[in-house]
Amino acid sequence: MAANPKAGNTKSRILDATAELFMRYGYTGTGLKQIVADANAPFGSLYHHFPGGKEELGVEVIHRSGAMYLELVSGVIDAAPDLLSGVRDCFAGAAEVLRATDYADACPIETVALEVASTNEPLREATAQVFESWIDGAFARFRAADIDEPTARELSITLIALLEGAFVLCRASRTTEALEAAGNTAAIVVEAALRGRAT
Amino acid sequence: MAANPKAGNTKSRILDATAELFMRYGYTGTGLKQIVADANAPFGSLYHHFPGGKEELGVEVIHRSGAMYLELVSGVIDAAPDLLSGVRDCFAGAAEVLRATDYADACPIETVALEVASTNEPLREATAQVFESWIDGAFARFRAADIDEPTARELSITLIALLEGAFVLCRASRTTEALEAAGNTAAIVVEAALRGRAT
DNA sequence: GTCTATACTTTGATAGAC
DNA sequence: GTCTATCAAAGTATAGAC
Repeated sequence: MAANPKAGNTKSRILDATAELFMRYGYTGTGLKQIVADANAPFGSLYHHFPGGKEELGVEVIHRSGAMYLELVSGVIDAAPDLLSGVRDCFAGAAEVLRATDYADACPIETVALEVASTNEPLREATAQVFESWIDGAFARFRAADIDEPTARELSITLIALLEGAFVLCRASRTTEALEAAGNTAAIVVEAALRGRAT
Repeated sequence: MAANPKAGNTKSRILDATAELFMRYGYTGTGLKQIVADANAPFGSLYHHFPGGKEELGVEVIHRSGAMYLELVSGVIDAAPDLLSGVRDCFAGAAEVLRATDYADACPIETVALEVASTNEPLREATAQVFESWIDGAFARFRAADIDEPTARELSITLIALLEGAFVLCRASRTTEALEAAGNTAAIVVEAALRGRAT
C-alpha cells in the first residue's frame, strides 16, 4: 500500500474526475466511460479500485467531495474577521465561483442528492451524512459565538438551505441574483441570532 | 383536434406520468419506456405527440408542472387569513406532502433543473422561466401588501431558495426538520418586511 | 496493478403495418 | 392516431492477457 508511488494516483484521478462530473452532470448523467476518459485511466482500473462499481465509487466521491467542500467553506469563514462577515463571504465567494465556471460549479453533491434520494439508499445515506456534517460544522461555530443550541441548529440548517436553494436558482437563471438575495437574508438572520444572545 | 374525445387523453396521460417521474427520478433517470408504461400508452404515441422526442416532452412537462405548482401554492396562500400565515402554511404543507409520499414528492422541477443546467439549453431555459414565474407570483403578493419593490423581489427569491434548499435536505435526510427550520426563517423575514413597510 | 476487448442491458429513436 | 418490431448507441459490468 506504499511501495508503488504511482499506485494511488490512478484511484485519485478517478475520484477527482468523478467528483467534477457529478457536480456538473449528476449521477445518472455521468457515465463510467466518461469518468475513465477524463481521469486518463484504463477502464479495468475502475473496477479494480471500486469492485462495487458505480455505486461504491459514488459513495466514496460523495464523502470525499463533502469533506473537501466543508474544508473550503470553513476556511472562508475562519479567514473572516467575524462570523457575520464569514457568512457573507461564503455567499459572495460561491457567486464568484459560479460566474467563473459558467454556472457549472456550485454544490458538489446537490444534484446527486436529489437524483438518488428515492432510488439508491446507500447513496442517499452518503448525501445525508455529508449534509449533516456541514450542519454540525456551522452549529459548532454558532455555539462558540454563544448562541443557544436550538437557535444554532435552526440557523445552521437555514443557512445551508439558503445556499443550496440559491444554487438551483442561479444555475437555472445563469445569474447570481439569488445568491445575493440569499446572502443578504443569511446575514440578517445571523445578525439577529447574535443580537439575541443575551436573552 | 376536437373530434376524437380519446385523442387528447393519451397525451395528457403521458404528460402526467412524465411529471411524476421527473419529480422523483429526474430527467436522465426517467426512461421513455417507463413513461409510456406508466401512462398506459403505446410507444409510438409518444413520438406522435412529441416529435421532438424526450427534449420536447421535457420542455412541455416543465412548463406544465411549474404552472400547476404555482396554482397549488397560490391556493394555499390565498386560503390563509393573511400573507404571513400563508407563507407558513406553504412550508408546513410541503412537509406534510413529503412525509405522506415517503419523501418523494417535493419540487416538481428541482432535480431536473440541476441536471440540465449545464447540459441542455432548451430545458434549462424552461426551468428558468418557471422559477421566474414563481418569483413573480410571490412578488405580486408582497407588492400588494405594500412592500417596496427591491425588498419584495429579494424576499420572493429568498423564500423560494429556502423552500428548494429545504427540499434537498429533507429528501436526503428523510426528515422534515429542514422545512420546519426554513419555514420559521421564512416567517421571520416576511414579518420583518411587513413591519418595515412604513420606513 | 494495468490495460484491452467484449458481453449484456437499457436508452432514445425510427419504420411501417393497422 | 394506435401499436409492434426493431435499430444504433450508450450504459454498466466482466474476462482475461500482460
